[in-house]
Amino acid sequence: MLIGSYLGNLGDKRRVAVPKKFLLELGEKPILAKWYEDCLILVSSGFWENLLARLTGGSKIVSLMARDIERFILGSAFEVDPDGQGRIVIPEMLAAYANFEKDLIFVGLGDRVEVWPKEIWDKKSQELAKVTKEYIEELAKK
Amino acid sequence: MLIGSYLGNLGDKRRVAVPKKFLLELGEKPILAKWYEDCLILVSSGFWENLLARLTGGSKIVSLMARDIERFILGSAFEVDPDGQGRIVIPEMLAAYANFEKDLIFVGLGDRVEVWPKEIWDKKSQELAKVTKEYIEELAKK
DNA sequence: ATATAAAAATGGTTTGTAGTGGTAAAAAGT
DNA sequence: ACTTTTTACCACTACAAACCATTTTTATAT
Repeated sequence: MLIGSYLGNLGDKRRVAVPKKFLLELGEKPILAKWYEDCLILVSSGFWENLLARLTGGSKIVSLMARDIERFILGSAFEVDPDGQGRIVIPEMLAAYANFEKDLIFVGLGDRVEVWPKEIWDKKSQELAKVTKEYIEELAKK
Repeated sequence: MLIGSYLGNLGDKRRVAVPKKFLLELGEKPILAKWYEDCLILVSSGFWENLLARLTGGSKIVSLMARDIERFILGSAFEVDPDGQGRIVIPEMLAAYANFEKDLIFVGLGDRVEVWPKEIWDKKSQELAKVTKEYIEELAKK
């Protein structure tokens, strides 16, 4: 199970070490792709196939929507290949999409790993904490 | 599997290098044709008939629409022949149809490759994130 | 607590190859 | 037959991926 969050930093050549904890579960040829809120996801090839099967399953190419979904998902997906030290190279296109600078964070979410720029993740998790706190306080009143 | 996107640029004689990642899978004599949304499509010769079958959805001669689709796609198909360096020449009619200038992008979509002018693709891919969001979030849950 | 060993992160160098430009030969058209 | 366009081939460049070597951390045992 992919859980926990770990820091990572992008070196000179958009190269970053995948946390060892994740590396094993992601298998030999993980897939790195665009995801929502401008982050990236990193999944095992198995999970990827599964996602694709459902994606292309019933849909035909005849509708614009079906074509656009395939364009978004498949067009942004890259097979990455960790080197001997467990590092991967982030394709330029994806690094630009997700605004990667230097400090990244890998967030395990069960079946997938999200990759965020650290500053953006920090802001987001603060918001999450705040929203969650308010919610709990609401609950406590009752 | 044909995934990811890669840049390419049209040289002096409408000549462009097909990304190496795609070249192998496309085989010896790929087919280049007009496609939806004013882009071009590049597929292996083996997959070509398969593609047409999916397009017309089996109802071949029956509907006017199916016939028109065949006329549009089939009527524009060219067999291209990558040179020793993996470059193909874009026929003038297709280059004009898809508004090719200099910067292109090859988008891998599993079994086929779409070719777009880069500027147009950039605009489109920004829209794609919004349009496909809800749909894919549903898929990801299961 | 300290030392040693093992594992992991980091940095750099080299080699292979993808991409580009150009030239010569062949084909097509005038 | 001559010009023009197309195709095939050759040579160079530059980037990127694989490899190697060093430093830093973690764990274990004395």
